Amino acid sequence: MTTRADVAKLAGVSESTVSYVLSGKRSISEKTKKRVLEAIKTSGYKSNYAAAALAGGNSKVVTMMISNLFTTPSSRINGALVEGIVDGVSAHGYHGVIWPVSDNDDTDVDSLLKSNFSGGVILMNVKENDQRVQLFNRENIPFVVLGRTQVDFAYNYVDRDFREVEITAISHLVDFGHEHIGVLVSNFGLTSHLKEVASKFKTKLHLIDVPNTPEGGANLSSIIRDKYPKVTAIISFLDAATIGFLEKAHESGLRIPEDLSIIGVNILETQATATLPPLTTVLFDAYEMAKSCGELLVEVMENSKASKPQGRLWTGELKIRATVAKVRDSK
Amino acid sequence: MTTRADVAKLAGVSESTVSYVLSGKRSISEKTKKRVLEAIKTSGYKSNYAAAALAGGNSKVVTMMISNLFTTPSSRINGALVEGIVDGVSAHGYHGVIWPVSDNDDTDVDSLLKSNFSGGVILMNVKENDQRVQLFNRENIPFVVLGRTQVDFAYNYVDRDFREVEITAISHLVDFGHEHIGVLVSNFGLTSHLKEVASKFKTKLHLIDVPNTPEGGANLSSIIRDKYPKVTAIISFLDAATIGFLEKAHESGLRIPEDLSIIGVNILETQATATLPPLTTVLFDAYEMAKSCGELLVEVMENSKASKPQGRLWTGELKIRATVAKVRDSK
DNA sequence: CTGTTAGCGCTTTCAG
DNA sequence: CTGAAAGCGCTAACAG
Repeated sequence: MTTRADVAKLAGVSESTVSYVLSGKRSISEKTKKRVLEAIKTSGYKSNYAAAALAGGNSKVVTMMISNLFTTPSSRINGALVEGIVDGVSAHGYHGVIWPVSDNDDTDVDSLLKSNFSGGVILMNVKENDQRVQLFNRENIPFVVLGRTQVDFAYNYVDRDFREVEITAISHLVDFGHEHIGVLVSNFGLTSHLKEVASKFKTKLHLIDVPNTPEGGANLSSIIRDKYPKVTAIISFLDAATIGFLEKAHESGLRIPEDLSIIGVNILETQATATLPPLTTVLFDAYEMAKSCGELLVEVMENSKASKPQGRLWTGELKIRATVAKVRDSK
Repeated sequence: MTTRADVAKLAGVSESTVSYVLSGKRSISEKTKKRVLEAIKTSGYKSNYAAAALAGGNSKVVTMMISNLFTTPSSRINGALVEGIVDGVSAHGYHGVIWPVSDNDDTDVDSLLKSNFSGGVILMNVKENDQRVQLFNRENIPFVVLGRTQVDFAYNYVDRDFREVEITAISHLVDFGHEHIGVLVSNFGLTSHLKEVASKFKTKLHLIDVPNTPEGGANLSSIIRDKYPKVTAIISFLDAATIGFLEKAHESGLRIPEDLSIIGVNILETQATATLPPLTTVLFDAYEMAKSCGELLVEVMENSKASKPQGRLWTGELKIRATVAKVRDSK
């Protein structure tokens, strides 16, 4: 194994110079830098992660804990989130890895804690009263939650600003005369503000609970017909179900958006433009949001002392694709 | 931060004794062991992963690289595999993490290599001519491939013994008089031996290519009716598609197994017993297979020298659930 | 702009 | 059965 010392000898500089070339933490003349870089290449030197972590007193590894990674049909959104986090932290020299957790067992979390392996954690898909939140907090491990469970979440988090997002979507629908709007969700944890928003716009909101799967969406039009006949527009928080719904819509003779308008508020743009018709959305840039989440975690890790918990909320602008239709006069 | 030294002082022993209590690498009197363990608990000591890795000269982290983790509908099988690997390696004191790879970018693989972070790698969902295989081999990084791409794979691997599995399935079907058997696959990389098996049993095999999704399976019965009218039995390598198929089967008036017999050969038992009717399978214990894969990697890591590449093949016995029907006499 | 050096916390050999 | 001590390869403070 080649070490920093070998490289130093080869380049004819001191060991610390090699380190500083690699870290960029002090200025180096172009000449020596070039020589060092060359020596690194010819020697095939690879830095030793463990030594760096030990000497630096910090673990530059960020672990992502994703609940239900394999038990729910994985949405593309998870992919965008992971990619964003990885990019967000690796820009600061950190590595992002996924720490596998089985759903019915806490030993995974334990072993993470006990190993002192990870310098920080990002919790994804947290449920209400998720024990891990308390645990990491108590153990004083830097962590950020991506997607909070309560509006007044008291720890570091990054999430969409659901309230703003809904106002954007609803105000657009209200402008077009919709009075009964269905809201597609798969759990009701974060819907506390909906009433307030609804009354502000003098609209009736109907919470519709379907699983976020293509099949869940495929059943939707009959559910609406049977149970929510007054609904003329949908705001959807579900990506897979929305796509499944749109695919089946014309089969069941439902025209989008003439018969039913739909706005996706939690769907990637690549997904929204791939549907037929393309979906009107409130922009959801999961990648950027996750990247910011990664950066927040790095900040937290680097000022591990003090600094109050902060929340970062992400909204997005309206992207009109299929025109949202006015409610028919016949109504 | 409490260190081993603190614990040693508290317990009134030397630092090395603490280490040996933890590692179990030499015998310790019950008395001191108890005292040390107690001191560990009261001091809240947590071992420092980086220091251990540096001093020990090895990284006890195993990274799993799973292609398309988020772009294919995640099958439960991946979950079982990951769980198996984690358990397999953690029994030997290793940590298993998932290293996220974006499908269109090699920088992830690079950064893994350059960081010297991982002591060993498990490659999953490898494609034919996967570049990573060559790369890890050249860089001399211990790795095992879970699911090979060729029958004569020249590196360490763990996989199902497809040939044996198929013989089990086919011989059962042949016993019941089936002469045209459809084989459900989503890629044709490993089908080279099928011809041989088919001729051995004087059976005609029809490769049927459907995506491994519930929707893919839902379309299957019409595909068979239209394109493969002679087929009276199916051997399926696809889990999600098979489940989708069975769900739709009776809707389309197809009786299982009377009209079409089906044997799942790549489906978890929990999935197979949840279908209606329960699926006849050739047992596929993904968890145990993956566990063995993790153990193989640990072996490779610990004798990093020499030792020729080895392959471990897993077969399974027939589990008859729905009786496989005899071909109708009318044929 | 560059070199020297003291550790980081642990593993493991050597010596009892 | 237990202790002492030499590093593992790197970071970062200190000294030019």
